[in-house]
Amino acid sequence: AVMILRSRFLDARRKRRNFSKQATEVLNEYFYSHLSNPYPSEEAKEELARKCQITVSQVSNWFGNKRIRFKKNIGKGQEEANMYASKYAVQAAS
Amino acid sequence: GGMGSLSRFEQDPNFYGDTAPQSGDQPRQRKKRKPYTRYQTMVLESEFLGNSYITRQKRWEISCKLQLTERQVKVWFQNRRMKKKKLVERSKTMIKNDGMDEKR
DNA sequence: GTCATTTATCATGC
DNA sequence: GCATGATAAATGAC
Repeated sequence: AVMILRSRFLDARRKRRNFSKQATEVLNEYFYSHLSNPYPSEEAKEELARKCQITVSQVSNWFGNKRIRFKKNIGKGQEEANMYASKYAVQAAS
Repeated sequence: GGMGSLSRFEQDPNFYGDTAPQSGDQPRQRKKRKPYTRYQTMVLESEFLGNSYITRQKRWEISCKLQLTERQVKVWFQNRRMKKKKLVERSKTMIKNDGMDEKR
């Protein structure tokens, strides 16, 4: 019983709030401009966290969710990709 | 960067799942994640309370009692230690910021 | 062993 | 009613 109560307090799912519009914009900008390798380094995560006013863990969560949910959508309503792709040049050099 | 190979991200989305009705093989690899029951979690948490690291002996006992593999029990303790570390860091931040997380 | 991650699931926002 | 953020199992790099 105590265990359950404690976990209720420590479970951040119960007080989650959506990120600000501009924070999401910053994260999407990074994601789609690094679409070939959307794995920000620890330093990059820290900078993103600072820009978005969120924690590094939240940045990691966002990219984890974004990667898996982007893959699941390939071919569907992922025009978002094209939108950002045209907006932010990809650095695909080879 | 000279990455010749694709990153994990660009691999095929189909690893498992619905099985091609292929005759024969094979490495039906990976997964799938299934949440543990409250009883299983309770027993594991109880053991973790006493010791964050489990011995081979107790690992065998618990895996039998809970119908889990020893590997699952081992991984559970690994993940639980990571969770504990995260909670500690969260507590530090909350103290530093004087608990400013309640929404009003 | 730690630890970043993938995946499914949970709990909430709207 | 799904979108979204966080957590719970499971894997793999090191």
